[in-house]
Amino acid sequence: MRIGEVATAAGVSTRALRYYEEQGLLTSVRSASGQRHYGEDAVERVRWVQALYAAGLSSRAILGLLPCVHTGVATPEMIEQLIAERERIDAQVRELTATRDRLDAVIAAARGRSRECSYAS
Amino acid sequence: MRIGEVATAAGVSTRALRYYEEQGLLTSVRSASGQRHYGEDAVERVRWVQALYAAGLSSRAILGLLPCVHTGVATPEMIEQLIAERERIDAQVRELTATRDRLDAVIAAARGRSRECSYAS
DNA sequence: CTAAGACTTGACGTTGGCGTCAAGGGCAAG
DNA sequence: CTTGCCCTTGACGCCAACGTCAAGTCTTAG
Repeated sequence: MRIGEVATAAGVSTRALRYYEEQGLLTSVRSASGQRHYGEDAVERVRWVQALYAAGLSSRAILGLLPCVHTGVATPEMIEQLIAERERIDAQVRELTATRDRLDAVIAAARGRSRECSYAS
Repeated sequence: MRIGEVATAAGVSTRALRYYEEQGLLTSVRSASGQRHYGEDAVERVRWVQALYAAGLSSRAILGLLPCVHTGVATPEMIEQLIAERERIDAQVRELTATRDRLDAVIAAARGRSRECSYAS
């Protein structure tokens, strides 16, 4: 697969893929003319990168985690790191859930008010 | 309350509070010498701002939502906006939860591998 | 009174994950 | 051959939420 194909399949820009390679998150084999070629697993890898970015991890953090995510092989420190990031994400989920629930309360209250208004008028 | 007190109580920097004021998210009363003074509700307001920032909203979006969050009064369009943001946050929660679960699977797999290793040695 | 801390405005610096030209090279179809 | 699309490197732009001086003012405890 060439870069455009991977980009389309993963739903990102080619610029992003080159950036990932620059950060060491993605590797490619070059043809004689210098064009990048990727294996099938590249798409899944990119999806992992996107998911971890969305979870607030930096390139460096992802760089440390991707090998064991992809190969399943991990040193004890890598497992520690995995668990730490998992905990951060879990904390984030709890925070966002709480915020969502508070928003729900606000929405309910606002609706109540607007109903009062329509009764009053 | 003066700015430092609010900052400490809300767990943010004074710089952040001045920035919020600049963005219209927070108001203060000035003393004769120009110093800012805040009411008690400022702390809660700042906490709302922090929560909404953490949920990925921009200053502009927060600016549009804070009035009805704080006063409980909302036009139908504001309620629409509240619901839209609530949905975005909910989607985010679902994504992060999925990522967390995938990470759990990776951790479990890696632990299995390391147990195999310790058995082998 | 005075020293130390808290406050003011102003303005530039930072960071990351790309977007976006710019200027050129490669390759299958007609 | 050439047209048109995909690819390359390089480099600057961007945006938001502050951090971080700088240089001066206010306030308050002793």
